[in-house]
Amino acid sequence: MATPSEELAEMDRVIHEPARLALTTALLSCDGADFLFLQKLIGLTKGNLSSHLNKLQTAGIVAITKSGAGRTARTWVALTDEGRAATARHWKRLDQLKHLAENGLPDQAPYEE
Amino acid sequence: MATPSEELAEMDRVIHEPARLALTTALLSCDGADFLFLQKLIGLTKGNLSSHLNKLQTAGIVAITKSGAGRTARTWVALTDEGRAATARHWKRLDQLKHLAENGLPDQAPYEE
DNA sequence: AGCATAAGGTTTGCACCGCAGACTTAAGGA
DNA sequence: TCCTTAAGTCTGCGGTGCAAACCTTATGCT
Repeated sequence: MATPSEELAEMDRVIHEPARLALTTALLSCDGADFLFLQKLIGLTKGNLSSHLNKLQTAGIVAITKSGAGRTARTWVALTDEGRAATARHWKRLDQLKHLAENGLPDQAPYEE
Repeated sequence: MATPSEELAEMDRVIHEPARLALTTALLSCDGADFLFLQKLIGLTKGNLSSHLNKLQTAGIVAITKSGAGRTARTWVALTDEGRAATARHWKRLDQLKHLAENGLPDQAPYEE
């Protein structure tokens, strides 16, 4: 049985951060989304969203495609295959952690050597 | 239907942080636990655990009881009623967010005014 | 008794992070 | 041409997590 510490060690903080968890989770249900769509959906400022997307892109979780420029610019965001897998994995870990609580700990407190 | 942004706004970051999520979730399944027990369980340094517990205590999520001193010191940690409720609430929000992805978004990308 | 040792926690210092808001770029209308 | 406005990017700052140094006090040893 995995201990919480093992779950923790494997927890992807890039994905776990609330805004990014919402982003990746939202993208899980579609092929991709527009910058503005995501902004309205998640409720972030443009600056914030941009920085979160950069972080996700750097981590290889999303792919970003730009078209147009100036007033016609459009930024399209989609999960990479890796990102889709990582997001699913993250939810799986969260579920496992939750089940630990539901099913009780293997060796209850207080701690004995 | 709640949008991800509403879920986000309500997401308790004190609880969401991985180490503290593991702590509160572990405590959910028992009446309380020993400092050392939690340390081994979650795999944190003493300093870190102490600081996380302080944050949780300040937020009214856990109650901390100390007995002994020096070498015989023991620190007992338990969720407060509020903390138990808050942790349960947090898991509920995470579930709601996850279901958004499973069931698809209400208005899929791209965004139109 | 006196001193060394070690267990149990706390505090500190630092590097990183998320956020809001200022700034930049460039298309289109008058 | 000049002004407006959409679409992103960049910057500064307050807050956060982490490891490691530090403090406090019981117990073992002589």
